[in-house]
Amino acid sequence: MFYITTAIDYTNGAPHIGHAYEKVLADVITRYRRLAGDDAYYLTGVDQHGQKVQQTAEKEGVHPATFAQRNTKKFLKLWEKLNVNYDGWAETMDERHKACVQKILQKLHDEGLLYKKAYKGFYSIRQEQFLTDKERGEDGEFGAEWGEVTEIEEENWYFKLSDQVEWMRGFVESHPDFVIPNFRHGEVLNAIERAADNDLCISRPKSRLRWGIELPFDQDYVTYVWFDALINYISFAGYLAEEGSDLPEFEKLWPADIHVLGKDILVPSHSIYWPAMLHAMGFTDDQMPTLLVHGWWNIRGEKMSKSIGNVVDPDALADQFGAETLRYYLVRDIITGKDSNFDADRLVMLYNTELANDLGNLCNRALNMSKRSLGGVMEQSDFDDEDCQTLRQSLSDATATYQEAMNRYDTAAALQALNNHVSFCNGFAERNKPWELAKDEAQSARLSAVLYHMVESCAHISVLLSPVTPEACVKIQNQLRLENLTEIKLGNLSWGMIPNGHQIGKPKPVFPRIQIDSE
RNA sequence: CGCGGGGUGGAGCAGCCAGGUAGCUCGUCAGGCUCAUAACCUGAAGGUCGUAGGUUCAAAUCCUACCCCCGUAACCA
Repeated sequence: MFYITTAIDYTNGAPHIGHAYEKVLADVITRYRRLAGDDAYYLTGVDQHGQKVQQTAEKEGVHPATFAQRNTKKFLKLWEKLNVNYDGWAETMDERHKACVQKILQKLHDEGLLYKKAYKGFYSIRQEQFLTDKERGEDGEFGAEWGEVTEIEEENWYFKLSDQVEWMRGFVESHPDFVIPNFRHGEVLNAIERAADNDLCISRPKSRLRWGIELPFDQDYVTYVWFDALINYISFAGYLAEEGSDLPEFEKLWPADIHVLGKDILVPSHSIYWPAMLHAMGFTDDQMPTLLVHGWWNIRGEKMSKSIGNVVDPDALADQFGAETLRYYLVRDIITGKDSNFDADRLVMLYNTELANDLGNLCNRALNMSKRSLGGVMEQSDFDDEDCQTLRQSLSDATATYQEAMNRYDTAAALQALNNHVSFCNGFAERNKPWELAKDEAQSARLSAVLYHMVESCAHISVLLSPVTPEACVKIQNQLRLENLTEIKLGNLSWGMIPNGHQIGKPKPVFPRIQIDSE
């Protein structure tokens, strides 16, 4: 079973384009794995606890649960709109999750891996954290970004992270594929050294934070983010689940084939704390997940942020250009792992050229000519020549490149490979001029072959592209009257999907051009 | 400061890990075609691959130094 998760989104606001990217990327990967013949399970969800949710809820005069649920709905609505097809939905308020977290905490406590300690220091209320001298500015004072800073002393619970450091170092050094892409690897190794000194504070006193999961062995505290949010990856996979819960069977899912997450939460949380937690719980090296770390969508070279006011709303974009246009753009115009600039003009450009002009037009012209000159009856004619052979080679090359790229999550390269073949087909049409062949009775065998090659290519592309634009691909398959392609696996995709004598349907543009208003 | 990412024809990017004639998309210019969504095809112009050294028969790619841009406080993938 291919088990894939995303980071869970914090329910303190509305989703933005980065949230959408991560979920669409994971959705595309999931659909691809199924196409490749794997069973797949896709878990995503929301992180609902914590100080910010509590504060904002108080400000609005509602219960934190009410507030969190309200924002949760925004995410749910967006995933539905974008056709993000998850199998499991993780909400940290869920009682099953709470029970799992508490069992884990109790177990670690019983084994002596947690301890309580008093700490005196300067605390930033806004940041929910104690500050060290590193946070002091050049003048020795804490900057305005920390808000109100007060010196307090309080007791908290700690996880013996330092016990795990040696194992961590060995694990990461011996597992270069733990983090994808590999250029992040050194960053993780550095971070381990930096993390070596301090244990991990995992609690907050209820006097400061009530909105969380209570420590089972100390009712005065709730657990803080790490032992709550991160655990969703296993709690919702059925780890330590009660009899009769409708969660999956943990043994079938774990370890996660990939956790999809943004570069900002790689260190320390996902690459240090999470494996350390798992190892402390008794998970072995073989039971560690792999991290797929994606980059950010910037806006004109600047980081997207609410204060600059350049936040891109995926909901509005989907309404304006269509959900599948947005899906295509999000996995096409960024190299998985790197940053990219979000640009609505490029979104329109890529859609218009690659989907409308190239693929859409290819389908349309191929079907139209077949309808017009062959009555829509596709024949596997005896005619063959070098150009036809080259087309078949082009398709098989494109398919191989596509698979190789998708297997390493490089969606941009995979889509480029498909587009290469589409361009080849358009050139093939220009060279063979089926519209002229149709005028000459003596060329009928060649005409059938030329059109068959073009239409068969459309059929293959409709399968290969389906993880990205599933609905449009079904439309193509419907026009081809090849509804069985919807269920096909990659292993069964071979030349000749169109049976001899097959009657195709009526062509209709699947990717209508987006008209840009000239200003 | 430290840490991380990046500097490749007008724009946006790939190539760098495993050195061997500089590649893709858009844009521009010139042709062609008319089956098709004013779509398609062909050709051309345009780059000292941030700078300076080094290693090598050979460097965008490896090494060293330096310059520049972005992130590294909040919202936040």
